[in-house]
Amino acid sequence: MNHLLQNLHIQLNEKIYLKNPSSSDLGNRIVSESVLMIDELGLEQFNFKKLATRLNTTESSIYRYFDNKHKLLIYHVSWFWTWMEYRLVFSTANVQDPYEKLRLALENVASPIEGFETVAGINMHALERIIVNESSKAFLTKEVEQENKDGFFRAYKAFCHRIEGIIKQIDPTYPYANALVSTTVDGIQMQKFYAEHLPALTDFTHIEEKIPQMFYRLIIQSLAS
Amino acid sequence: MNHLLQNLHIQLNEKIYLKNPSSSDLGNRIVSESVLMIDELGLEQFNFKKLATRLNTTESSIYRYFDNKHKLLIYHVSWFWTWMEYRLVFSTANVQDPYEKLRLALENVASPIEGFETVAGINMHALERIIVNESSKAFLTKEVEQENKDGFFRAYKAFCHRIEGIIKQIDPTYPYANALVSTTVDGIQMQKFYAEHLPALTDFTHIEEKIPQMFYRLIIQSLAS
DNA sequence: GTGTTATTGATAGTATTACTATTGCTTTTG
DNA sequence: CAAAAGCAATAGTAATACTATCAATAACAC
Repeated sequence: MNHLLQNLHIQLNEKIYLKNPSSSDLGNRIVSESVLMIDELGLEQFNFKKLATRLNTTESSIYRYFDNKHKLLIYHVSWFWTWMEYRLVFSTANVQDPYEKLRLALENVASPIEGFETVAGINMHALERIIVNESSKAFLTKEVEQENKDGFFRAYKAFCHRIEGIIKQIDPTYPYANALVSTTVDGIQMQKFYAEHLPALTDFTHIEEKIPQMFYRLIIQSLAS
Repeated sequence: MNHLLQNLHIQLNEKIYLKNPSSSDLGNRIVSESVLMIDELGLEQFNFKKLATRLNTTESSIYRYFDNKHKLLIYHVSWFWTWMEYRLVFSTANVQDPYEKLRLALENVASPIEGFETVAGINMHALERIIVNESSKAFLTKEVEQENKDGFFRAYKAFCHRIEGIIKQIDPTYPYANALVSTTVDGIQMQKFYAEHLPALTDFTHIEEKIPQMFYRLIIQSLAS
């Protein structure tokens, strides 16, 4: 099954890029190398000039693929959640019990890499850190509503919608399923960040299995059992 | 009591600024006007040149108070949570029941303005939106650990610590009190953002009273009652 | 094997941003 | 009245975030 997912080709909303990066060698290198650089430098210090130098190409060549680094971030975030949705669907396909499905889903959110170090040339550890550290900057902007209309956040919403489906299986009457899911998925990322950098705001010391456990209990105790 | 809080002078960590903005007229105008401008333009489009123009002053005059706009954001965020902590302490001072304390605390987080349109010249509605839209950018940086050592996030941690105290009153054995509090406080902000801009990720349509209710139930159902 | 197209490289240039430095005027304070 | 603090004015730099044009090459079609 790992093998199946490894070869999966992820197709994203075409408005995110100017030219599909998966259509050429340089495009693929832009995507995989920028993941490493954004992880290393942080989004603020990362720019297309530095990326061009590292790829032995020019700024203008990169601008042919992406309008700016914000769009490139949207690309990475969308790619990640699309991938996570595939992974979730595969790993829960044969699971009937919705409680077990939920448990698996939260484990996937907390530890998205397990068994997939690199996928399509992308370093998944670096990408995971980008999701934790940078992904909220993708939508915390003044352009969020226009970009939402353009479908830039479809992947994340689709992923959350899957988990909402599981929750509805457990308790179809719970009135705040969407809010509960987004709080949980965002919250797990945040706890990972705090565990690493601001320990006073969490009780976890590593990205350990206890994070999804805490959220699992939080959820099922809120649902009618 | 409102009157008391209105005249409160909030003293922040001195490392945040180069020169205390509350010590001069220009300093106060920098703080109050930048709240409006960051709210209007968003942090990305905001800069010291635009602020200088609006204040009929020069960029260099503003640079005497703050190193850069990131520090100014940290100032606003710290000021906000310091203010929120005072407000919390005052509004729960005479409340004995920890459940009622928690309920009040979450209401304050969800609706921080109620009765305080402007405090010390600051438009609290604009500042609240800054907290929702921009505050996570204050710590999602590569410098987070150094800035944490410098005490830049003390105000937020102190606020969370107060709520943690309430939770410990209700259930001293709950092992994830810190994580539960940060998840809740962050989560309430996020639900406000989603309600406004990404409705698919929430169930709330306005910043209504149901947001703190949802989190209140989430918490008490997780604690041993 | 010639013509066409896609892809990239090379070069150059602009507007804006994020600062820093210095000087001198004005207001406050001791 | 002198000293200090506060602010304005001016000038400048390095980096950023792009845009435009044209040449070179490789791939592919006929």
